[in-house]
Amino acid sequence: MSARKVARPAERGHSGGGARHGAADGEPLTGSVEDYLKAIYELEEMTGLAAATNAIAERLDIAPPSVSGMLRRLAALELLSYERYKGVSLTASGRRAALRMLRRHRVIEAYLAGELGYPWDRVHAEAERLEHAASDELIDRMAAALGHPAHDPHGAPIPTRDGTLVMVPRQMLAEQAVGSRARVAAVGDEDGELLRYVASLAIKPGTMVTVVARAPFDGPLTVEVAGKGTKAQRTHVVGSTVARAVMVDAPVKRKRST
Amino acid sequence: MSARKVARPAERGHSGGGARHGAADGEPLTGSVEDYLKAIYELEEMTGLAAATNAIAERLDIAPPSVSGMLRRLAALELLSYERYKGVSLTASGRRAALRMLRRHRVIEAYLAGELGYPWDRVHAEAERLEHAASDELIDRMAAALGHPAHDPHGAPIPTRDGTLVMVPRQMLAEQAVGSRARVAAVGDEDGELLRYVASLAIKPGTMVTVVARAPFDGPLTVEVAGKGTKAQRTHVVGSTVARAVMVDAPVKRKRST
DNA sequence: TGCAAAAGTTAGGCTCTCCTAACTAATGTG
DNA sequence: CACATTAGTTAGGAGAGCCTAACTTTTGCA
Repeated sequence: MSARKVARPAERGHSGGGARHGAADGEPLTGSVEDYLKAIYELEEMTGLAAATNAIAERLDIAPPSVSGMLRRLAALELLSYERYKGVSLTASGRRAALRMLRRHRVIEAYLAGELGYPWDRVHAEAERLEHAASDELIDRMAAALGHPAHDPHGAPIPTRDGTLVMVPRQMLAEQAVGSRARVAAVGDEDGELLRYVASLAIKPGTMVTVVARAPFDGPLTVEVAGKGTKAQRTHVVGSTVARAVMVDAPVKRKRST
Repeated sequence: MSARKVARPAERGHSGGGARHGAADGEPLTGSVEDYLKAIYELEEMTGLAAATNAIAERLDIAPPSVSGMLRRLAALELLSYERYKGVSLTASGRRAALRMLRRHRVIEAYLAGELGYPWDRVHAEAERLEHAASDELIDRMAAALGHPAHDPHGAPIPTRDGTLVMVPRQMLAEQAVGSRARVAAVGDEDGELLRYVASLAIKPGTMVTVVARAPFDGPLTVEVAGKGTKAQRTHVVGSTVARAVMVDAPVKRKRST
C-alpha cells in the first residue's frame, strides 16, 4: 500500500542503485553538491581560471581531501571537468546549476531585505540555508513579489530564470585612481561585520564616492561619500580590505591632476 | 588561519567525538531528527497512546528497522523514552522540540498562503522543506508580518514561541450527529488532492456545515454547506475519508428529531 | 636545473540515515 | 491455551560527506 519513495540520487544518503553518471540536467542535487558548484562558479568567475582544490576547500570550510573526493564525483556526474592536480571548471550543465543557485540565493536575499525587514548584513546567512530548501515556485513567487529585481541587496546581479546573468563592468574601489568619482555598484556579501561597517559610512549600492587619496603599499584610501541631501559630503579613511569589497560602476574620470 | 567549524552534532555527518547524550535542549538537531519528533508528537496526540514503531515508519515513509535504530538514538539524546517492543513517548525536551517544529511548519504555511499567494493545497510540501532551514528569526518575522496568526491556512493552531499550544476542542465531521450544525475549524493538510476537493465544495475553516444525512456502515455523509451570501446553501455528499479530515468546532446541536 | 614548499591525492575511518533479510516478541482468536 | 499473524528487533550493508595521516605532483626560486 505504501511503496516507499524510489531511492533518487537523493539527499540524506539512501541506498539503492539508480542514477549512474549522466547529467541530463534534471536530477535533484544534494545541498552539498549545490554548494560546491556555487563555490566553483564564483572562483572561476573571480579568478578567470580553473578553480583550485584548496581554494574550494577554504571557501567551503572543508578539508582539501574531502574536496578531492567530491570533485571526482562531480566529474562523474559531468557537472565539471576534472584533471588530477589541475583545477576544475564547470561544464555547461554545471554552470547552469550554479547559476540557478546564485539566482536562488540572491532572490532570497532580496526578498528577506525587501519584504521581511532583514538588515542587509544578515540576509546572507539565512539565504545560504534557504537556497537549498526552496522550490522553484517559491523563488519565482518571491521574485514576482518584488517585481523581478535585477540586483540583490548588496548590488550583485540576479540571474534570470533561464540562467542569464547580466554582467555590468565593475571595478574594485581599491583600483580607482585618486580623484575619480564613481557610483557604488555592489558590496561583497558574506561578511556581516564588514557590511555593518560599510553601512555605517553610508556606503551602499547607489551612493557616489570620490577617491581623495590613497596611502602607498596597498594602504588606506581616503574617500568622500555623498550624503543623502545631494550635498553633505562625509570623508572617511578605509582599509584595503574594505576598498576591495566595494565595487563601483564603470567609473567616470573627473579630475586628472587638476 | 581557518580553524574549521567545530564538529557539532551537526547535519551532514561530520566526525569528531563531541556531544554525548545529554539533552540540554540547545544542541541543533538534524532535519531527520526533527521529522521524527514531529511525527511522534502528532501520533501521540492523535492516538493518545505511545507512538508505535510501524506507525512512525509509515508516517515518515521509512522502513521500520530504520525507525528502531533512530528511536534508540533519540532515547540516548533523552528526547523520548523508549522501551523495546512498547512504543515511544516524548520527554519534555522532545515535546518542546516537536512543538517548535509544529510552530515553524504552520507559520511557514500561513506565510506562504497569506503573503505569497500560495494555494492552500501546496503550502504543506513547501513548508515541509523550509521548516528545517529557516532560522528562528525568520519564523518570528514571518509571524510578525502576519500579525501573529493563531491558525495556519488549514485551521491548525500555531504554537506560540514559548511552546504553548492552545487546543480548542474539535471533532471530526464524521462524528457529528445528523441534523447538527457546526463551524469548520480545520481540514487536515498533507493531502493536496483532498484539500483541492474540499475547497471545491466551499468547505474551509470558518464555513458552516450541517449534517443532513449519513449512510450506514461508515458511509457517505450528506452535508449542507453555507454559501457566501449567508444563504445559498449547497448540498454535497462526501465520503468518510473526507468526513474524517474535516474537523469542526465544539458543535452546537440544533435539531433533535424535529 | 635542483629541491623545498605548496598544492593535491590516496588510504583508511567515522557518523548519519536508510535498506533488506532474518529473527523474536506480543497479540488475538479459534 | 496454542499458534499464526503482526509488530518490532537485530544483523549486515550502502552511500553521502567529512576528517586525519601520509604520500605524490607541481611549482617557485636560488
